[in-house]
Amino acid sequence: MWKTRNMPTAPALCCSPLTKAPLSLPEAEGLAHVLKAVADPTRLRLLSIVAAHQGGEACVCDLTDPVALTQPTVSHHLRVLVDAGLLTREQRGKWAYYRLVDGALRDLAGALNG
Amino acid sequence: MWKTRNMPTAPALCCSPLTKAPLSLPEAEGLAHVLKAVADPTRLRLLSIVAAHQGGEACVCDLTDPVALTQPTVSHHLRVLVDAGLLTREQRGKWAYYRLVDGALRDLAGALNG
DNA sequence: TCCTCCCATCGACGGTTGTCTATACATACT
DNA sequence: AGTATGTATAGACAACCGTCGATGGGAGGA
Repeated sequence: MWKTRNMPTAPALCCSPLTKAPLSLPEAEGLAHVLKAVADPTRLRLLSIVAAHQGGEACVCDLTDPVALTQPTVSHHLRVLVDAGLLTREQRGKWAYYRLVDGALRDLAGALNG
Repeated sequence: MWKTRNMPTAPALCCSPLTKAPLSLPEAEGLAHVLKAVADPTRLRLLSIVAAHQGGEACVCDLTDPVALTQPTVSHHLRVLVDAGLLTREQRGKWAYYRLVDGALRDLAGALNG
């Protein structure tokens, strides 16, 4: 499971055919929560920048410039992504390094196309 | 704003590795637009209900009861899904039949996990 | 110790969204 | 023509969201 500081609120995401049987309300809410995190242009760009960045990780200072937003705004978006279980945060010295959670995007995609 | 019905505003969705190279702003906006349509519990349930319904299609009157919302609200959500290119709408007599766009969810999933 | 740098949180603001009621439109049936 | 039924649209409202500036807090370096 995920073992970052705060337990991500992301649900299991598993085993939802979506196209085979109607989703229950809790299932739909859980899936929508993760999708909401990704359904924003800035957060999509942050995900791709972090993934493509050297070493597969990036600190906030690496991200503010590419997305042309203020540091608090970037921090806010990163927090949303961490809460959704898509990113992990690791503090090293003064810097906070963000990294893609392995398989998270694959699981999300799998929940969509069944 | 966004165009009228039957003219999906959904972009190509194609060829975005997402994890390999940073997304451009227009790419991210296009993808986010489709994801926003799916990032809602009610719309997720509507998608799954339509897909699982007999014949792969359903009219509005089939949908209001399962999601426990008023008819205008359901109509609104269906319009969002049609605009995103995920559903098609076909009028037959008094009824409007909604159906999943073939491959739309698969393409969306593909845009996520690269 | 003091200062600088990196980052998170707070409070506020305008814009968007999900839902409702009321209404208009269109198609069938009598 | 008139009526009933299935949908879409309009308008309104509360809640949420993305963004900012200001502030606080921790980690290093002089």
